[in-house]
Amino acid sequence: MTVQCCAPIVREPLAESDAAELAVLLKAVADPVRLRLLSMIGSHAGGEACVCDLTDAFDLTAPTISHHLKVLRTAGLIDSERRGTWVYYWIIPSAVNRLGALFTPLAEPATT
Amino acid sequence: MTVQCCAPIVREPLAESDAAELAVLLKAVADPVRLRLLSMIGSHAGGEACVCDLTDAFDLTAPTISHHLKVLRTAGLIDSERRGTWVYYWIIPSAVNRLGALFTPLAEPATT
DNA sequence: CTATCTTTTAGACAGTTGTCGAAGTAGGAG
DNA sequence: CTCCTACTTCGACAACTGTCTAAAAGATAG
Repeated sequence: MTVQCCAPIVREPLAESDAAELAVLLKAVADPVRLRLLSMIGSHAGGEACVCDLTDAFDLTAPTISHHLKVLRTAGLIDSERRGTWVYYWIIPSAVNRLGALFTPLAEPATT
Repeated sequence: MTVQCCAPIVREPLAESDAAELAVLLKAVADPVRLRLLSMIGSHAGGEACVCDLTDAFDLTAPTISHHLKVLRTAGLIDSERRGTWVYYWIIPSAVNRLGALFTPLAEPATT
């Protein structure tokens, strides 16, 4: 498991390099459209969604959606594959888990 | 507990309004300097840190650090108080937990 | 009151980002 | 081969962001 790159954010000071790496991931999700895209892809039946399923939910042009998907893909949060006419996208769970690990552990130390 | 504002990101499609609200929070942490600041504050002994403790760790001017702290504070992730000469900052755990709740639940459904 | 130290505000500027329209690429249908 | 549909790339532009310097504001010491 390489999910945990670094200690939870409030456990110990984040190293400069880890912070830089995580910021890339966070910048990718720090946008309402991309958050919704990620959510729509991740929650879609079968674990993957076609671009055609995604575009209609927004008042944005296809190029803009494509741009946002590229940002998410470049960050390593999703991956895609063309199958015939359509392009399908799915989530890369380890990347999402890494973000979760950063922010959740607040609850744990409180019990001690 | 108002920690959980919305279902985990891959559970169901995020509502437009929730996405907008969460993006504000995420934009605030999507910066290497702010990530490190948040981490330094959260992991500091006593649960709070003086600005003077934070500034020296960066190759940045005091106004720049102040700006980043303001961004975090405006987003509701930290709060501050002046005590005599110094200003102290601390983390608002519910805000951080909210981010954790968004991304972690990937692990849970797997056990069922 | 003046001097000094800590932190914030204000203004400026380069660099990045979200969006669009237009054009390009890739499959499938006739 | 030609057309149509699905998606991506390109180039442009307004808006936002991170950083700085200069100056202000708050608190304490002399």
